[in-house]
Amino acid sequence: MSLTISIGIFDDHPVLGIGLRGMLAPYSDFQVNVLEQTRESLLTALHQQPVDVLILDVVAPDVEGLDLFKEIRTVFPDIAVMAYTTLKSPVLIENLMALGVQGYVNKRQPEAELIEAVTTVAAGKTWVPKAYEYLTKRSVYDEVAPVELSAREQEIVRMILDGKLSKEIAAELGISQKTVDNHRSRLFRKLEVNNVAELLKTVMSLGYSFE
Amino acid sequence: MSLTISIGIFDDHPVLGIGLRGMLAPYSDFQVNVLEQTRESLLTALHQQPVDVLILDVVAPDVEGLDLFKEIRTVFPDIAVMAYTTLKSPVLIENLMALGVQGYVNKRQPEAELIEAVTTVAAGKTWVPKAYEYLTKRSVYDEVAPVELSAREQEIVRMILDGKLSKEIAAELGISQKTVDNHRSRLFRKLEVNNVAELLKTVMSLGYSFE
DNA sequence: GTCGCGTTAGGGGTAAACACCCATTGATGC
DNA sequence: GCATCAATGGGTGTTTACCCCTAACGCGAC
Repeated sequence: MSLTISIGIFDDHPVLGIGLRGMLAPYSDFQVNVLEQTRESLLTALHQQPVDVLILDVVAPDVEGLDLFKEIRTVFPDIAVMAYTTLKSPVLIENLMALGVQGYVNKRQPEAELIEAVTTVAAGKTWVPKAYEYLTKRSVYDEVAPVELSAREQEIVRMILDGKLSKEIAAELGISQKTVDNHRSRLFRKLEVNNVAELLKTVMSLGYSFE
Repeated sequence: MSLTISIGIFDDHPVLGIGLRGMLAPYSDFQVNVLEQTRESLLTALHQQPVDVLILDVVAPDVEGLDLFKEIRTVFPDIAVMAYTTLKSPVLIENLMALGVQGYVNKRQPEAELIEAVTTVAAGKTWVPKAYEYLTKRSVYDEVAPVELSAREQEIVRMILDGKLSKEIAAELGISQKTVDNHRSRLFRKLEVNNVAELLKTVMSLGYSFE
């Protein structure tokens, strides 16, 4: 393909956008047309200026989990999306794959890998680091349903990870402590964790951000 | 000062280094001479090529807490160090200040702020965002001793945050579970937290990284 | 309509976390 | 030589987390 490939970049860290543009600049095939830091501005920009490949930081302060990715998948089904994040949990990558992301690159990887990934994705193919390829091989009979959290569950998870006691959460939400405890148990079972520390790791790997 | 200012950059994400260099490039006063991704290579590079200002990501996989910063403070007392991180906890900034960092900038801030900060720090002054200036004002009679964790405590914190039970930690370290429980309690008191979730947030704000 | 599911709430249990007390050893420092 | 402190381990509690079960209600899907 000899046409210029239009690139969009979403990352809440400005320096990342500059770095990415700097990495892509030497390649005349690429043209960075969209570079946004918030969900709102990204969606607006994409409506005005279509792109072929979107490099997306799946974790940002104003985004719940992988919601932004799902939204883009729905609204702009033709954009190839590349997840670009500092996280590297297999569960996250598995979820991204199950949801239909075209590529995954870790921010810690060297420049060359990013270029290779963007090129591959722009050509209509899928790109994952060799180490994670096995995650794409499991299919059909193995059908991993991506884990989804309901609104209430998301709310409670955030409060748990905020260090709040079941008692406090119950008071804040105006429901019984027993209900909170039940949500808690169901969350633990659903996410296959046994304590708050594991919960945090798993939830982060589902694309939620915390500070 | 009309001389060229020599800049060093430490960040475990290559794209960050490129972004930073791109940000600083338009300013002829600055010259990026050192750009490293690991503790070892950074120390080696600094020995060969001195810099005036070091832009330091205080959180990296091969660094425990603020140890790298402390080391540089000791080995290269003349280098002005600017903390550049995605974290923004007051406790972290307080600790950095108490340890003698010259500047703090959050990665989410726009380009202009970084330039201003580097310029200020290079001129021998201290730079903190206005919102955090109050942290530098408290002194003398308020004497905040930076929280330090002993080697054993660091080890146990990591295992707790890894989701391990006291029982498991005891077995792994070959000590009594009671000892682990005591360490645990002392850690909680020392860091003024009440549960694992708060522990994680506080420990991260002390510059420890987790995945 | 009825099926599924999210949300609510209870009973009743065990295991773990967490708090506050104590004492002993060994290394390090003034 | 004495004070300090990290690391060890014990006693003895209370509180919270977490598990498994049942069940009711409302709501949207088919």
